[in-house]
Amino acid sequence: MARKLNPEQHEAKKQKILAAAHNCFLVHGLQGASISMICKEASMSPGHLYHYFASKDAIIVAMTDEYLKSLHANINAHSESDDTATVLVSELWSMKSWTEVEHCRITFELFAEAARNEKVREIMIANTDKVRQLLIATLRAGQARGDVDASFDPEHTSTVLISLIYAAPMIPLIAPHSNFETSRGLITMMIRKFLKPAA
Amino acid sequence: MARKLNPEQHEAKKQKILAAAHNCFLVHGLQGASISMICKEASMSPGHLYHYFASKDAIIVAMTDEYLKSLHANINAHSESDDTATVLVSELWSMKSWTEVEHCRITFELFAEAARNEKVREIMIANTDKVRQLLIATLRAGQARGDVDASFDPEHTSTVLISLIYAAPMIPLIAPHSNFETSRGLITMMIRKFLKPAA
Amino acid sequence: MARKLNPEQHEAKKQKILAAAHNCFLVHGLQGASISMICKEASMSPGHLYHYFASKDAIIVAMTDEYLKSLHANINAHSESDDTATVLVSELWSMKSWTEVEHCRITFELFAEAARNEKVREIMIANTDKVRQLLIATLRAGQARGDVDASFDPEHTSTVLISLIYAAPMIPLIAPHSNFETSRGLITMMIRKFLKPAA
Amino acid sequence: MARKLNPEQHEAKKQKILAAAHNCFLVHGLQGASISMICKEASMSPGHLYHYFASKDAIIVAMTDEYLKSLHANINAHSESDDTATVLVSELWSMKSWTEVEHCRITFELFAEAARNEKVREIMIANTDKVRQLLIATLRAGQARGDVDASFDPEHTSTVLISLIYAAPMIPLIAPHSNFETSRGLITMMIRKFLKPAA
DNA sequence: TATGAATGAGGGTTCATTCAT
DNA sequence: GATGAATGAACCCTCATTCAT
Repeated sequence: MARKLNPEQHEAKKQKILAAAHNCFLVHGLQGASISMICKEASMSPGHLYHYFASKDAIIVAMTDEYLKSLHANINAHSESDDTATVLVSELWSMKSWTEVEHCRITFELFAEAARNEKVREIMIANTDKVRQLLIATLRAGQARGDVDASFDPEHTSTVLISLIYAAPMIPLIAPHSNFETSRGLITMMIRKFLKPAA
Repeated sequence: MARKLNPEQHEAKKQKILAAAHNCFLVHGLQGASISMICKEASMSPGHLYHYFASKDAIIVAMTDEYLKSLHANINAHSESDDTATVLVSELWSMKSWTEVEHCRITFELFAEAARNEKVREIMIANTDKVRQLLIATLRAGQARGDVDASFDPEHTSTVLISLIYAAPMIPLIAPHSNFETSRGLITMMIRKFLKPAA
Repeated sequence: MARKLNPEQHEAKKQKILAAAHNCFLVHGLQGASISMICKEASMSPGHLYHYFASKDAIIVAMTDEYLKSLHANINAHSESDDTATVLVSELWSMKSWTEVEHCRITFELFAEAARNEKVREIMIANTDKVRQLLIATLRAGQARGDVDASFDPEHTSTVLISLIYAAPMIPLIAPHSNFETSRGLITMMIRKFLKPAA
Repeated sequence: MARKLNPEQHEAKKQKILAAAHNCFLVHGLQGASISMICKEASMSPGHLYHYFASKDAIIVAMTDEYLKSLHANINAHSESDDTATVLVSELWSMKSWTEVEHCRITFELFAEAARNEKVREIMIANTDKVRQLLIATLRAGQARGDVDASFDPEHTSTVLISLIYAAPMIPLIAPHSNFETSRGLITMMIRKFLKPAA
């Protein structure tokens, strides 16, 4: 009697829920957004939603993974031989204004949640790790080429650089009149000057 | 005889509540921490707590202001003639380990909240502004002395530098095995190399 | 297969809540009756009750409308050609004792609430208006027939007469030993003598 | 050590509280008005208020008595030889508009409360009784003079007439555009025609 | 007299989740 | 697969009242 379920359609529904969840979480916070909110946003009944995710926490976890994957897609598209700074700020250079940066504010929710939710933390670590491995490779290549200060430990350097990128969405919140392009230029220049070998 | 109002004791109670709130918010999040939780932490009944603060939101707002003031105390203790990098990382250098950085994670909650709560945003802006004004002054002094790249706009540069500092507590969350001192050293060096006039 | 929405069952639940609410409000007052009380009376959890009504206020408003409709059913069953006094006291003559009048005491709650709650006031006005229109018609017909004093303004007369009917449940409260039938007879006679054209 | 308390000042404070309570109850209802509200209105701390009244219920009871005494003062000022209708509507004729009737709306609260609070009911009965005794005397005198229908039982007639007066504040609530003077004239005429002996 | 600190039960309401259909 | 009825614990907040000063 049990009908064979269509895996593609199943996956599509899950994506719809995760997209709705991202929107709601962005506006109301991870704890402020309710399941019924997400249901409305996804045009779905709560009973049905629980068919796809076992709990709200499972939605948060899945959404975190999904979001970080998409966020890092720009970076991961690069190769090890590319310049570290270019790789790192590639996401930033794909945007045109602070408005486009706004959806990244969900990372504040995620860092706050990561501090107390082990699963979320693990997902952040795992996703960051992929980026870190790429950056470490570009740093090593840069050091080999003499473009990057040879005294830097690639492990630590890559981590600090990543935190710098995650910090960018803070700028319009602490200084609402900051110019987007100027700020982006400064961040990029900061990274470049930092990496350059001492004269 | 009517009992005299004791403003000191009143203020002490408010501080006690704010400290309890900070702890709870840090562990459970701004929305995850409940009033009854804060009451237990502050050894106080809910009715009494509302004698001091009109709402949970008022507690969040007051706690934000209080926390940022204390966080920036190290920075604001400096004078305009001090070196920008030294001023900026002074808070970081007053700590000894990632464990001591942990209470700063509340800033993730605050940035998330600032994105949707106007009062919190205004308080973050106002508190950051004080720091920014000092940094701008140190940058200008540095430029006058020739220590700081003259092409930098002090307004934007100070903002980007502050965001960099706020990002530090992310490091142990995305790379749990990072060494505290190494990371701190890298951040400090990054700022110094960035500010130095091009050769 | 998705379960069909059953509007009848939904409506039945709402009626059950309104009936429970009327009982509770009658005994404890509009503000004295709590949602949890009404839930117990209606054998329903609070979460579920809020599935049917958005707020306690919405329950009060719906209950007011429901109650006034049922209260005026007797009156509205009459036709324009009927005698005004007969129409007006028809509700009263359907009862047998002060005990049966007791459920009308909810009108005291409603008048008190109407004085400060615009929605309740509007509902009372709207429901009274239906009765008033009928009474106005019977008065005009009576004046045409010469049964009713031609000098009376039907608008004002009908309103004063309605207030008189609403006042009846006060009688056992201010004079607990009043005889029900005697009082009812006096009210009816008062109306008849009042309406009769001057000799 | 105990200072002799000044009974006049003590009574003045109680009156101040009762006046504040009347205002609050009128606006927010007996249960909707809080002690702290009344304290603010009376410029008094809760601890002090409880020095004068043992409980909120005691305030309600005392306020009921106070209010009804003042409300009936007009009526009780008359003598037994006065015309019943004139006595009854004397309060109404001391007012100029519906606005002045508004403070009488507290009677709706009181009737609602009387239905469930024995003390309040007793006070309403006792206060009404005084008025009733006077009306009964005027009715008997009228019957003796031949001005009043001899078939009426003065006990019941007086009670019904009093309920009619209490009903007047309902009029602007159920028909907001009613003219005050016209309504008052109709009420007065209704009573006169009712009492007059049949031709 | 007079204050305002302090309580804790209970107010209306929302929530994540389960279940019958 | 899909619905919305149903739960009850927990949410923020207010209340009448008491107590130390």
